[in-house]
Amino acid sequence: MTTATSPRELAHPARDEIRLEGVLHALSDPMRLCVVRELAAAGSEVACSYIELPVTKSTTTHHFRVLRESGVIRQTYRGTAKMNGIRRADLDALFPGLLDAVLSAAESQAARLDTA
Amino acid sequence: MTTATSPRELAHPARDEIRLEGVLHALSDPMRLCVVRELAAAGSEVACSYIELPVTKSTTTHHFRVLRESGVIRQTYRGTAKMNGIRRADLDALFPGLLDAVLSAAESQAARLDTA
DNA sequence: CCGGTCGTACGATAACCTTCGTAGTACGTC
DNA sequence: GACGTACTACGAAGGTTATCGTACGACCGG
Repeated sequence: MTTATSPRELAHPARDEIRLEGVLHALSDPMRLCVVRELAAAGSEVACSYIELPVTKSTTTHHFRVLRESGVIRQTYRGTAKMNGIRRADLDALFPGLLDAVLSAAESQAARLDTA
Repeated sequence: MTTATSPRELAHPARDEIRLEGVLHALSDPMRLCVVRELAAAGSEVACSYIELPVTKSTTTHHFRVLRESGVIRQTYRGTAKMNGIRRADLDALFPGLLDAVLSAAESQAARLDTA
């Protein structure tokens, strides 16, 4: 018996509700940019715990929520895990080239800072 | 006679000091995104007062400073005016395609929201 | 049913960000 | 030199954000 409300469905913005400013803000945090890079590298959907961040679990939950509510990722429950995937189709349709530009920029900057 | 310190030169980050997160954060504010769009549309350098924002002058100064310190724009004094221009060469070299993707995304979103 | 794992909710805190108003500095013009 | 314009500096209020700790709910395996 659950406590009457068990919201097993997560709220996502529709495609036409996604705002450029919100996406840019979501990606402007180092933690979240790291998450998006790993999700893009993984290609398919991965669990929250798959991505290790140097923060506590509650903070991780917070960042995933910001990414979901800004429309960058889609989250679905699968058993005890929560799977995360980039909304590439929506983002590419709304902002062509933006996600790829950010991802390659992040990669080249990471390489630049590593070998510095 | 100035009061001993007259910083007529403004501090700008060097090209290799520009961080992707900082640029994304600078562009994630509606006011600043508006400024960048107008600067890009103008092409050449324009004065601060050329761009009208629905905020006071001190707030405008603040936003221009954020844009400058993140490396998005370059500011130079010219007499009583301060000229502003996008650092397109630096941004394109560091993050190829990013600025254009953001600008076209902002334009298409503005069109989408206008005709809604 | 019990335990373990995964993730959430809530409260708290400290830092940050946006905005403003006021006062002040630099520059060109008269 | 005096005045007006353009922008800045500083301080403050208000809201938002990032982070944590603790306690809790959902699910799977024995």
